[in-house]
Amino acid sequence: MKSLKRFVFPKSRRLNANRLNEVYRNLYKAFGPQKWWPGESPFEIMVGAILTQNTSWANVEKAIRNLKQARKLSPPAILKLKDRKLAELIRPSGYFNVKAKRLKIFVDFLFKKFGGDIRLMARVDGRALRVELLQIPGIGPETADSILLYALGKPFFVIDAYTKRIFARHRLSFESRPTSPPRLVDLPYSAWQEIFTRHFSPDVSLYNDFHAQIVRLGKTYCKASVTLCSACPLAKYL
DNA sequence: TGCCAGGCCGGGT
DNA sequence: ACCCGGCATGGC
Repeated sequence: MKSLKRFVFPKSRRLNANRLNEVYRNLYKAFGPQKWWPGESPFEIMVGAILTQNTSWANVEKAIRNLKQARKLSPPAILKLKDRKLAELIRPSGYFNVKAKRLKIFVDFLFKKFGGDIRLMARVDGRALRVELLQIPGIGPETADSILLYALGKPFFVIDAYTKRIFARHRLSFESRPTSPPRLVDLPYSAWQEIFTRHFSPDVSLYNDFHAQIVRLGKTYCKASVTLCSACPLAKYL
């Protein structure tokens, strides 16, 4: 998040449980329930989580459509596919060579660990599973948490570019006390995540919809190059 | 036309 | 511990 570094907090507003609840209520009231993740099965969600790395969802949809049409959207099918062929199918999602490898490595993990059975994977303790996911090349914190939350229903809050940008632009920070000179806010993933977990008890439904609302807001009102304030449900915080 | 999108990795300081 | 270039398509 290079762009974030331009946003310095002169005086940040302390985020607490009340403020976070307030933000969520504003988003929910504006957009209604988001019904995430947009995918029909846990495995499709996992694939989507990898394919959407730094990529617009519209492009990922094309790639997933290709996989479905080729009857390749399953762990065994991807396991058998050549990297070359898989890359071809997911071409629209961008970085297709990298992502083809990542998908294969992830599916290898599924078979080695769970015989390719997602239901077995879902039984594992979330924290232990997160550690294992993060050891897989190509799975970083956001992808891991997306898989845990949206595919497996485990309470891990997902932080993404929109989350950082939206909260930074609205000067909703979580510095414990103001610093002088003001700090840059490109804090590590874990620090951003901590704020949500510190103020909310683990709640899969809330974590699910809150992150979805953030993305919804980001796509409409908080793109990297432009912030639209008219009709933005969080405009009052600016 | 150029910038951006629901990151992550590896090499360099 | 940070910082950066690379990875690549499709939409506006």
